[in-house]
Amino acid sequence: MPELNAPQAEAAAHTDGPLLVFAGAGSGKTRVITFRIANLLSQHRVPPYRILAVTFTNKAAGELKARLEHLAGADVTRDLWAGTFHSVCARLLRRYHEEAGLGPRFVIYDESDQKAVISRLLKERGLDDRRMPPRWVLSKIHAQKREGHGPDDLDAQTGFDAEWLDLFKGYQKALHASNAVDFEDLIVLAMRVAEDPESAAGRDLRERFRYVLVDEFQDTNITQYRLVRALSASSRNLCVVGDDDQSIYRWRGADVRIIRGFRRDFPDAQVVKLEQNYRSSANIVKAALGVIAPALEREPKQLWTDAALGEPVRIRTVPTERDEAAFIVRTVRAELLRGVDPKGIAVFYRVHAQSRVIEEALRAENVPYQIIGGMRFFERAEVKDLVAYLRLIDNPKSDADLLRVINVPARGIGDKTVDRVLGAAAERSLSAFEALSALVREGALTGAAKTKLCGFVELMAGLAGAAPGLLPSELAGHVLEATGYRSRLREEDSAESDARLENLQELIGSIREYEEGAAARSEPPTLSGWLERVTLASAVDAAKDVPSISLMTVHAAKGLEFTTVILTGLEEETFPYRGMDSDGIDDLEEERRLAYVAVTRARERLFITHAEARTLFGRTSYKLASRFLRDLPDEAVVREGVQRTPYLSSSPRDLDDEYSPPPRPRAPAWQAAVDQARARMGTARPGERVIDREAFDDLGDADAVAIRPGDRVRHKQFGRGVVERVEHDGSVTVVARFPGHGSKRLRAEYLEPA
DNA sequence: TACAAGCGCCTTTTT
DNA sequence: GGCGCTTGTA
Repeated sequence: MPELNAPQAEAAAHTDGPLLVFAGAGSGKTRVITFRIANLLSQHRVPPYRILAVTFTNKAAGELKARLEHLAGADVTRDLWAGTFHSVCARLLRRYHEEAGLGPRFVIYDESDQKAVISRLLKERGLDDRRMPPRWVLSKIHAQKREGHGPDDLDAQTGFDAEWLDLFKGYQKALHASNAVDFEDLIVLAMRVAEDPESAAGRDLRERFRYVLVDEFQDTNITQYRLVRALSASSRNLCVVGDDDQSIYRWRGADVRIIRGFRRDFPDAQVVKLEQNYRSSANIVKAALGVIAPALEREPKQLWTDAALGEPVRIRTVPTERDEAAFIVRTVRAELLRGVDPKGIAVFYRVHAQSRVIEEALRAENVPYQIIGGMRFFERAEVKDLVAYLRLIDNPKSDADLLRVINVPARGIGDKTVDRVLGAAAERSLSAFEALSALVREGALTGAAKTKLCGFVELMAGLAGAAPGLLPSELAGHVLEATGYRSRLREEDSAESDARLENLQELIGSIREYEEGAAARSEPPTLSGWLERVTLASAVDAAKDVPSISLMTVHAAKGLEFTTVILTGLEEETFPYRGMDSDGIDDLEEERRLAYVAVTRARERLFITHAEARTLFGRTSYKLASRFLRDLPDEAVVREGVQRTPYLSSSPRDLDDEYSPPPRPRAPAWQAAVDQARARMGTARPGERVIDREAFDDLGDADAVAIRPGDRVRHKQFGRGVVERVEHDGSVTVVARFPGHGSKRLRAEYLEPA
């Protein structure tokens, strides 16, 4: 490992009292943290279990440990506390669950579980979920919880909607009854225990760590800050590292003012600034400085480099997002050709929705890629079903999980029966499963409902009985057998059911991976342990170590670096993004910092694209260049123009269309294109795809020749497929096979040629 | 009960 | 443009 420079060494070696490190982008922050911990361990003989390092992703924690292993040895780093706020809190709460009012095997509800809880509450109260959208209710709840407020604190205050407040109360009650917590609870509950002046647990927590380090401190929220202050209360050895220019999580409660105000809270804090960038070429650093310079409020600091100029930043203007995708493919190809490791190449976008077109282009050209984030795997129905069974075995009180699986696979327990169970649960203040068991025990049921529910209770009892003797992965397999889930899918025997079985197999594989990892750490593998890891995994944590380029949002790119970065969609409204309610200056400031983060990820080459027209969320609009492009200094960039007239690309035929329009005249033609596009959109009925439908109808009129076995088609839901059979009986019915969905009988008008 | 179609919804960023 | 819920049908 290379030597540290003077400020880095100072930050690493400083041991006693509060320490604030302003770490500019690419200034070797990770090295500083690593050295600091190594120093504490070896020079100051601090036991590893008395050091807490809060990182931004679990992957970062893993890498930190891996590096320390080289410096200090494996047995030392094993006991180090390193992880994200959420995973550290989960771990602490497993120990102090009683003080936090939780059972030992509490589960963590993710966003969809939370939404299900709210939806149920709305239904119970007879509230309209359009007037009270669960998303909105939840975001308000979370905002309050991040400030450290519970529903009871808000009671006295006016200004809170009574219905919402009642939902907040109901939500907390429901989570508690389910022995479940959400992401905010993890922080807040740990914070409350740690701040409690009376309890032994509180004292214990405040004494537990002699050194606390927090990375990416600019993205800390109030409760997280209170937590680390409490945890370092007795030692006062709190070291925070961050960069206010890279604060990009305001929307999730992070408050830049915390890092900016740290010196006020800790007047004796030592402050170190790391300002030399070791990561990027001088041109990239210049570009980054150009982007961040107009920011209104900054901690004074000057990022500099003595690296060579390197290649200029290339700004490419393209007509549409498809041309952008084509440019990305060409650029990636060229980079690979010049020998860049695919792992060193990344494509960034502001919102996930931009990835689809890029993916299609890469796939068509056989360029291997992986998408970071999106988390699609764990959102699949069959995966969620199995996870729900496992969570229910682990924690039978979890109503959200019970409701998910009580009739999956279908076992004749209908909505009415479920409502009765829920009613009984509400009446007796029990969880749904407890109420269900009670009803069965008391013989309060009759007829079909009785046998079905008894069967379900017995099934779950059997699974719970088997659980202790099995590894989590074995239990998962057993669940699939005992519930009939697997045999049901086998019987179905379609391409779709095969795909589901494969997904379930992959899930079991992921549990095995966890078990192996646990064995390597000589920990016992537990169901709770795996479930927790799955729920708290970050987008980056899920990245595979494979030779492929990476696609991700700029948020996901935080803390990473790449040889070559292609930053896309630099248009007003796209980046800076403008949502429905964002118009405040604070939002714009955060977008600017986000752009700064994006630019500073690149080591050697940075390409920036800007499309003149973009179709996003099914809507085409014409775009002005992003204001951030204007802020890039001319001497560090080259701007490359557009060759083609923008056109409205709404037909798949455009993909292989060799159409090349005449060179672009100036304003009038541009205006004509805009008008034409608007007129076209204006006359189309909602959801109607003018060009495709006409093309297909024409074929339909020609009848028999229109569509034949072997033709490639596209269906709204099933995607691309191949026609197997065509039936003409008044209307045209097509049997087509869709990879992942099997053979489907569909009416021809719902297919498009592909 | 299962499947297909229709409809309305949303569309930032994430632990 | 896609998803999930609801509706309609066999």
